[in-house]
Amino acid sequence: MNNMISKPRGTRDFLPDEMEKRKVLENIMRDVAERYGYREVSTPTFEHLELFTKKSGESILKEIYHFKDKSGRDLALRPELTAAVTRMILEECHAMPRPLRFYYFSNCFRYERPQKGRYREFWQFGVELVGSSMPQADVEVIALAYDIMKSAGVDFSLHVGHVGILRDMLKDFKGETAQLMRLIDKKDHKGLQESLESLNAPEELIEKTLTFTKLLGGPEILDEAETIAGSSEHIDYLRGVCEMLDLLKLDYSVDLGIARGLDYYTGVVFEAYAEGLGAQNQICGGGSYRLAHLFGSRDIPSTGFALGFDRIAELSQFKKEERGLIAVVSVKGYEKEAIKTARELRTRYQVVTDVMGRNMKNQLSNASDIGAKLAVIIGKEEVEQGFITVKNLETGKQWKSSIDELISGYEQFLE
RNA sequence: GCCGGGAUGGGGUAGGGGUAUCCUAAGGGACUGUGGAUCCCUCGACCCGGGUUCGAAUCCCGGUCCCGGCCCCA
Repeated sequence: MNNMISKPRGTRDFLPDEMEKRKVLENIMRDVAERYGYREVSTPTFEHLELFTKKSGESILKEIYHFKDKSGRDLALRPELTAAVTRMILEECHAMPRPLRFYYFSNCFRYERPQKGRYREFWQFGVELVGSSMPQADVEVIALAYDIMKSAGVDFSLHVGHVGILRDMLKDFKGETAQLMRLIDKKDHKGLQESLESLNAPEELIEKTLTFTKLLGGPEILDEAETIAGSSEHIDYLRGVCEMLDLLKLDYSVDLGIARGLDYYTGVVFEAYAEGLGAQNQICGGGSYRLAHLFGSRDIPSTGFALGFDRIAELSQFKKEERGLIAVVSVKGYEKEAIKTARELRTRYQVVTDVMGRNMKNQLSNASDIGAKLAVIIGKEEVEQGFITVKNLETGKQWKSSIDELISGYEQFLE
């Protein structure tokens, strides 16, 4: 056993108990997204490597699973889905009425050091709302993320911000924006200050930037933001978004220090954090972005988010509903009647029969081990007299019955 | 890529240079038409490679994997 091949680093097996829980959660998320009118899409597990390097730069190469196929094409396992969905939309969805409302639930792959809440194969549930640059679009997507996380039974705090305001403040440092945004995203105020100093930023701007990125609270902090950054369409826009979020009674904080590192986020951005996950406490990230130009197309205003499905699954307490398993057990010599009976019962119930050649005693023992509610006993008497014995495995009571009677409902055998 | 802690039957563990412990799960029997209790039996382990040693699960070196953190986080 020692030389057995084990699963690759950072991957996981899911046993039935866990798989059932994940399935319940997955269906809840699908259900909420569909209530908002979103429809599921799926893209290939691997894409041309270029799709991802164009979007995120060559630096992601070290965190991506990439390979050459037999024809020498450079391919990569998808590290996320926004780029792939954007590619799909540009490639296939020209004629569809706008806006597009898509959701996805897919596995993604990143070559990173595994730790709590971080795996090399992980699942993301996400949505993209494509075609609108109205605040209503941001509000819809934020509310959808909120409702999904609520429905999943997770305690989280939602932070909403806007990257446009910061970008305007830092517009004199165009070449360094990405680097500065990264420091802001990390809440590395000291690093940010040093970085700005080394760029010879005016002292006043440094101070403003530091104060601004620390702004966190209710929508009223937008007034403060205006004092610091001056009035702007971005602040007005964010104020409008907040008004609608308040109208929908969402619980959130305005956080002007959200930067989301990447260049393609252009407007409202949001993140959600949960307790109990160690260092990886972010369970949701999203915002509005412009990505199409990277693929040589006219830009389409889009808003989306991705949820860390595995992290939410770890926090979630859901359990699959019991289906009421039935075991058909047989006396030696009556196995054939048992499998026939089982098949008929399967028109309505989840039913198992013995495939181990066990005696009846052990079949019953196994039936209670696997959690069966009822056992159906098939033997000489039953076959000759044309009935079935139904036994309640919790109470031990049993009845003479018929297949039809059992199929009509098993509540009658629950006392 | 970096730092720390780990790895003993399927799961959980004790031991820490010489015989590998216990619990549990699983399979069977006591009981060939009635389960859960009990008793008995069976199955099954020192992560991998090298070194030190008469002898290594134990000590040393290297690796792999796991856990936590750093970096990163599209």
